[in-house]
Amino acid sequence: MKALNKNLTTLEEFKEKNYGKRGTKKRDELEAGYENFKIGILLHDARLEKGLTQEELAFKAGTTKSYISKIENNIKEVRISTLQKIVELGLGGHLQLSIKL
Amino acid sequence: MKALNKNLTTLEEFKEKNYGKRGTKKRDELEAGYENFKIGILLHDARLEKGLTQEELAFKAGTTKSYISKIENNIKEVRISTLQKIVELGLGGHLQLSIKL
DNA sequence: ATTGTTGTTTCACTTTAGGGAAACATTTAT
DNA sequence: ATAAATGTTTCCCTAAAGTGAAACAACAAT
Repeated sequence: MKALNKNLTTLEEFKEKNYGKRGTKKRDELEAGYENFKIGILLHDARLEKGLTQEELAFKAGTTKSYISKIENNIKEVRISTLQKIVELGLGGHLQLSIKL
Repeated sequence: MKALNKNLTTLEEFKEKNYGKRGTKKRDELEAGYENFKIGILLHDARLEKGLTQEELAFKAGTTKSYISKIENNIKEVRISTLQKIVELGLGGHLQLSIKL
């Protein structure tokens, strides 16, 4: 019982359809391309710092918890604009990037 | 006449097939997703700072000048690992990214 | 004014991110 | 113990990145 940690009225509705029926097996394959930055950990830490669950973050960023999970576990490569969207909309923060020569 | 600015023996060979025959018209369409970071400018400036042409950068990074051009002009969204690869292999630098909460 | 250099755009094809729904696994309350 | 809550993994589809070759534009050099 009890709602989620925070103030989630709309989330409830959002959630009540996230359990159903099907599937299991191997693993996507993955690789996470090149030198696989630790983007997953970066996002994971930031999320915890804000005290959010994957589902809450997904809701705010307009995506799903399964997708967030994939990013945090480096199963999916992520586009810069996508990560930026998640950080801004979902965490209320902003992504900083620079090239060091 | 004259070679490129720098020391490009192999590049010459690489280049000598970059002009041929065909095509023209509109523009990809673009949009560059969300809040379109100024990744293009970031890369553009870094490239000039290293005194490289798009072709030289492309060669080092293992891609083509047309692709570099698209990134610099924000015509294509770029994946984090891709930008990272270009920065590291092509510019000998490294991409830094962080989340500010 | 012709050629070489650099950069932009188009066409076109392949791979993968983006995205969701559901099943499953695990941890946490009660 | 068992039922929520939270996270992971699978399946699967579509849109867009990734990629190259070629044509084109613009400027610089001779």
